[in-house]
Amino acid sequence: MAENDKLTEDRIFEAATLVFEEKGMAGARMQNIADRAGINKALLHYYFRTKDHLFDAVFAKLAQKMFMKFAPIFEEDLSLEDKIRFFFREHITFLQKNPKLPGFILNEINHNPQRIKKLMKNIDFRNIWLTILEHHKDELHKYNITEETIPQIMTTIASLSVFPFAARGIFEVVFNNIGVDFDKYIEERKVFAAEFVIKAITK
Amino acid sequence: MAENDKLTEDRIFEAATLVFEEKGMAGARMQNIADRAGINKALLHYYFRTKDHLFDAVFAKLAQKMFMKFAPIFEEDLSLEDKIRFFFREHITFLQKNPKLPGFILNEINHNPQRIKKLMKNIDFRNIWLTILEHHKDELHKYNITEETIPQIMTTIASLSVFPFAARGIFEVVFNNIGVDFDKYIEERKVFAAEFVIKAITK
DNA sequence: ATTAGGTTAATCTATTTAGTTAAACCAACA
DNA sequence: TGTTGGTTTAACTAAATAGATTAACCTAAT
Repeated sequence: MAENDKLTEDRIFEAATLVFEEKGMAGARMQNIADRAGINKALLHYYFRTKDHLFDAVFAKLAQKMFMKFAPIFEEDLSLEDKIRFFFREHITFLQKNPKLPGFILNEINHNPQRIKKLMKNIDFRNIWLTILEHHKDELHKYNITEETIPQIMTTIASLSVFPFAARGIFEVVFNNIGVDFDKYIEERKVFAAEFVIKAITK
Repeated sequence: MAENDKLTEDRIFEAATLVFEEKGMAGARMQNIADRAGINKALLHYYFRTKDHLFDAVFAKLAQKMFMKFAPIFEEDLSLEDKIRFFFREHITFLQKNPKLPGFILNEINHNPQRIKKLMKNIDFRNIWLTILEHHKDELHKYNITEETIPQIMTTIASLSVFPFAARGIFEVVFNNIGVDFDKYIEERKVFAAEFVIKAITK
């Protein structure tokens, strides 16, 4: 039954996602994944032969999910400022729904750097930001942006969006101490980060 | 021999630091730590009874090392702008010497949140930033800073300094693609991040 | 010279874990 | 009705690993 197949495979996949996100590759247990999927270990290995197979599948999907969220910004037909606003709004909203993604991906990349190299080998980043430059060349003179600062600005934008989720465990301890709610902080960050960046790059 | 003792214990500690930073608690092996320390497993357990003991010791020390680097900024007698410059210069320089620290700490906190809660239970963050506010109250009207935006600004500063190291594995793939050198990028970031933040908070 | 304590070597135990196997079960279906 | 294939059960293997043990070794202090 192809449909039944898909159901079980998906349930395994979802269970594996939860466990891997929570414990990481090294800390995850196949038995734990089987339990969460409501099946037994034998069936788990029937669908995904090895732990590595399963992990690779989960990691590839989640990494794509994460990085694909950076893509739409290159397609939208907006002013540079609105693109920045658009990005923070969309990306942080996405991370609100997938709060464990950043920590998981960073962790696994730090423990196994070539996994990400394989996944990103295809992408031509040089071409991507040449496209952006071209697309916004008319308005660029309005901003404090040079070719040299572009990597700084791009990574700054990524940092502001992703880091609070990766460091959530620390932030929450501090916030708890000074009476700040993490969820509210995140909600406010969508606008704060955008305006912060725009202010910083405006001449 | 108390001195000899210290030597061996330190060698174990350094080896454990390397292995834990690289593999994480779950992925680390006692045999590996013993090998790197140039001793055998028996002696390893002679000094630190269990893996947990050893890990707790290493984690506590590294976490303190990390967070203590945030402290001096509250003591220096500088203008707010110079404090921001001072912080990025000092903190990023520190991370250049300990590049794996952020990834390690974030990873372990995400896998075991209450470890950090125990460690930071003592610190009174509310009092700390009340002190800052008091200390700079005369110049604060020059900036776009309200009580409400302080958490946003503080976490922004932390993000800009720490995230590039936590996400180094990803950054390097992208940089490699567009001909940017990570070390040079980091060196430039000390000044870029400071001026970026100052520009953003200036009215 | 004797002793105490750091150190090694080698072996052993107990546990956890990934992965396998084989027989039986059961629902759909042709 | 009989076959197919997803599924379970339960037992198993093989390897990895944390930790303990014991006897012997070596060196510095008493």
